[in-house]
Amino acid sequence: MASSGGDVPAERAAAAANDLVEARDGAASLRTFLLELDDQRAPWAQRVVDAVLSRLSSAMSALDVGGAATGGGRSPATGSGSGGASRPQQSVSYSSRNTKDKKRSLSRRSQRPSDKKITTTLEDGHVWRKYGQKEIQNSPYPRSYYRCTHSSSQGCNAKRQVQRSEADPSKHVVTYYGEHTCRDPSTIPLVVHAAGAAPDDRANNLISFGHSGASDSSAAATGAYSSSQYLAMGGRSTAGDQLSTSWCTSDDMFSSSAGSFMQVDELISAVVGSAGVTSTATAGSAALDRGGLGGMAGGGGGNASFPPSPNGLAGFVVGSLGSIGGDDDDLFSMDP
DNA sequence: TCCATTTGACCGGC
DNA sequence: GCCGGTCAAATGGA
Repeated sequence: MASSGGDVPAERAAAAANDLVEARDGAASLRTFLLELDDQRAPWAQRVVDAVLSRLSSAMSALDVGGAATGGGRSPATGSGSGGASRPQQSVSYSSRNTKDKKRSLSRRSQRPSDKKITTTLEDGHVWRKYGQKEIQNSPYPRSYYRCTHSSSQGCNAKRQVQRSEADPSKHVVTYYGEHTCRDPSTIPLVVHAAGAAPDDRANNLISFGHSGASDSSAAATGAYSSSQYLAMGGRSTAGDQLSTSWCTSDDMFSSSAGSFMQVDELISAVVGSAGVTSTATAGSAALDRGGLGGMAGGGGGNASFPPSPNGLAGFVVGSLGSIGGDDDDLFSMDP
């Protein structure tokens, strides 16, 4: 719309918009790639890419790029106002849910997966809520359906389907739909394993920060880490304090180059270039194997109490992890 | 009491 | 008509 005013020809505006769409798709692909890496640093890189995606979506939204809506690239919560309350999606009428008039999403199978990965763990840095499970025709294993925990509170429409791999039952096929539009730190229960680190005092460090009690408990439930192993960020040391403080102090975690973020392509090349280390496989799989894969958010209780995202850079905040290592063992060097 | 999971039923696409 | 995706009441745990 509003032909971007000024002298930008509609033609070029359209091209730019198209570029944005492609950039977003590329970032999404990159994210998929990172998810498949099974590398301890992949979650962080993934977060960075998520932030890129978020930025792109925001830009697309600001420019009224139609593609922004495809993956739910922006916050529907702002759309209709009541998006968050109790019934997140479903644009169709719910007039008489009482009887047999239940309505369902109009476009169920038309939704294209944005990601697909085979993984040993269901931990992907987001907090999911299971909303269904279904026996699938050709598979001996049921398929579980998850949506982002913040689907209702923030209108985040990210979903995923999890099904145990037939070929290797110890692994799961995770298919993602939509993108996370939520920006809450609690959706970033990043757990960085220092598995590859030297066997000194850092060896057992599990750095976790910025997630809610729900993620906390879920991670604990999956055995991903123990509370005694927290290395709280921002100088706080109690697990409970992490919730709100870590994000406020996260800027401190940036190295000297904190002020200058990478360009997208630099970032992508950095991410790709630095990925490729093995390990990870967060220890959650045992718990996850329980029955219908419902172990993810098994904690229950205690979520929705996180503070609002401090700023729009929530995703980028995790970039501070790049300086955690501090030395040559760095995850990423933000320095050019 | 709150919240997540379970589970049966409903609905729509193919 | 079948099958898969989703809803929502019931249930259980913290």
